[in-house]
Amino acid sequence: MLLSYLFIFDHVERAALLGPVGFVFALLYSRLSTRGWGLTLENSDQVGFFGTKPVFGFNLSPRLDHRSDGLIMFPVNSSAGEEAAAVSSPPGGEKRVVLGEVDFFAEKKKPANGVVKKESSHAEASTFRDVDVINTGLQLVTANTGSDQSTWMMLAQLQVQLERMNAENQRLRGMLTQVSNNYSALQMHLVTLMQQQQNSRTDSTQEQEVVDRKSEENKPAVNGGPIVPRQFLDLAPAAADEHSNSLSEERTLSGSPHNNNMEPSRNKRIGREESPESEGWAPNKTLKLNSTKPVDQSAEATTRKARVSVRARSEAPMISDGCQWRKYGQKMAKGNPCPRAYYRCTMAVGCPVRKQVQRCAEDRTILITTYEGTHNHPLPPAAMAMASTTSAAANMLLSGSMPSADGVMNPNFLARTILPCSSNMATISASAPFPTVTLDLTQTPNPLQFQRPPAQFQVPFPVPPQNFAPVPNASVPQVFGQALYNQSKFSGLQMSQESNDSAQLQGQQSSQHPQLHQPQAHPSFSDTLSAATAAITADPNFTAALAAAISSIIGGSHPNNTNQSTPNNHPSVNTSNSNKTGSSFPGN
DNA sequence: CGAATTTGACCCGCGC
DNA sequence: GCGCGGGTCAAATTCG
Repeated sequence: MLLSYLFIFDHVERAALLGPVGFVFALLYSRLSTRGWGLTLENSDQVGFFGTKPVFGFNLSPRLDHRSDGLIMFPVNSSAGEEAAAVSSPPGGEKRVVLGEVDFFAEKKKPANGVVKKESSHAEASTFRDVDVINTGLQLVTANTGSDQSTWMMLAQLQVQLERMNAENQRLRGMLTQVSNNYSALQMHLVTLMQQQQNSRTDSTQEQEVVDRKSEENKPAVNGGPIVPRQFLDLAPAAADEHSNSLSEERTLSGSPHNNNMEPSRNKRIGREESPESEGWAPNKTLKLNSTKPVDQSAEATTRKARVSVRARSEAPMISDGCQWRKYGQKMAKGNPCPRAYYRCTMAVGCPVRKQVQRCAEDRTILITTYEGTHNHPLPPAAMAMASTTSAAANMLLSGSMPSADGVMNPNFLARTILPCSSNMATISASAPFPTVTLDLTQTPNPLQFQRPPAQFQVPFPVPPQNFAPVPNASVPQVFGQALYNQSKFSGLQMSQESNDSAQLQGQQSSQHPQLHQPQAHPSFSDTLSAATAAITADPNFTAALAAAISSIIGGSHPNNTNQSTPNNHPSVNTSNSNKTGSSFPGN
């Protein structure tokens, strides 16, 4: 018991040095103090770091603190946020969590430096608590050395909590290990691909000006594409699918004279003249049509035509992923009353990337977006995350199939790689015409998985945006790994990088989530965070909340980012799809 | 008026 | 060979 106390006290003392976890401990004391040391079961759950709610705050980001004693210090803050909010705002409001999270780190770290400063109107109470936290902890050690029965009960409960925390720490450590392993695997894979690319470059440098299509097809499918476009693919260097998938397409992009090489395939389209658009990419059939090559190669080309499908709940006609798309077709797919819309990336002439958008027949709130190809142009930060994620997913699908003798990769491996903590959210469709990775944002993750997405929203907070953005100085592996890790990171990226649009964002958020509107010290992040976190806390189905957050963030911060085909870029919480997309909107 | 969308036609692969 | 379904094209239409 005494050891436990010392342990706790140690944490309280180290709170200032060890960061959020320490503050959580301190907060535990704060709660104990304010509630007269009575610990009910409910309180325990709230105080506990890893209950269903508090785990929102847990962060698996690189901000993990590795302690010398082996414990992993997660920057937990949600319970703390709850606590802080409970103090400063009336109970029952959903916003309490949001503000709590915001204010907690902003304020709790200050006492760590010995300075307690408050800037809000309700600062006084919180300030008092900040001080009280420490004092309470001190009193705990000194005043409870007696044999008071209630104290012993409390001690027992505390110990139970500590044990629970330890167990959770172990679990989280395991998760971290898994993430690290996945990251290492990805890094190795990236290195391998880069080496292959380099080799192919050296092989084909001489011939790059004149691309012989046949020789191209005879090369391994992972051979390198044009160098220049590849440079723009920074986040998708390992997108092996595009090496094969849009190989010819990319090559045409690097030089129009190459177009002739793929025309034979197009010539099969009798009576069709080459359109300007066709310069950028050839139909899917191109690879198959040139199948004078051996069967195995043809099969390989087909096999390598990976797609990444993203399922997300959204009432918006199309998920805003930061790219510009032009609709070029719409078809009624069999078995689905909702039409399937075909889009082509228009951010650069000849970008081979296409996507299909279709509503799920079973659940029309689910929007299925299938991506194919790799962008051959620089991507805005908003598009970077999604592009990298899909590319990485496709790459993992393809690379995962490579070492396998039977050509069948382990779905679990992929799932765990893409979503290290949620193996049930990434699936592979083996029956599809093309290998397809499905990133399912519609499934309700298990309680543990609940931890991650909100952590995404917290990431940008304590970290200056310029540091958070993975672009500037981040190495490719880092970005790559992070893209995989952050399956839905685009929302977080948005928050960190689109702060310039905070005003507009704030307006939108407040109008969409009026209940969230509170005075905040950090409008841009806070609003975004508020919307996201409140959505999460308000909606038991996290994925719906995630979709709302994504729509809110991306759509709101990209007024000019047009998915012109879908003018309704409003957040998904906006239930009005009454614009003209009603007729074209897949599913309407 | 230019750009984006719509929509019917066309092409292709595949199964029967 | 024929029909079906998926995918794409491009003229017509709509929109800003």
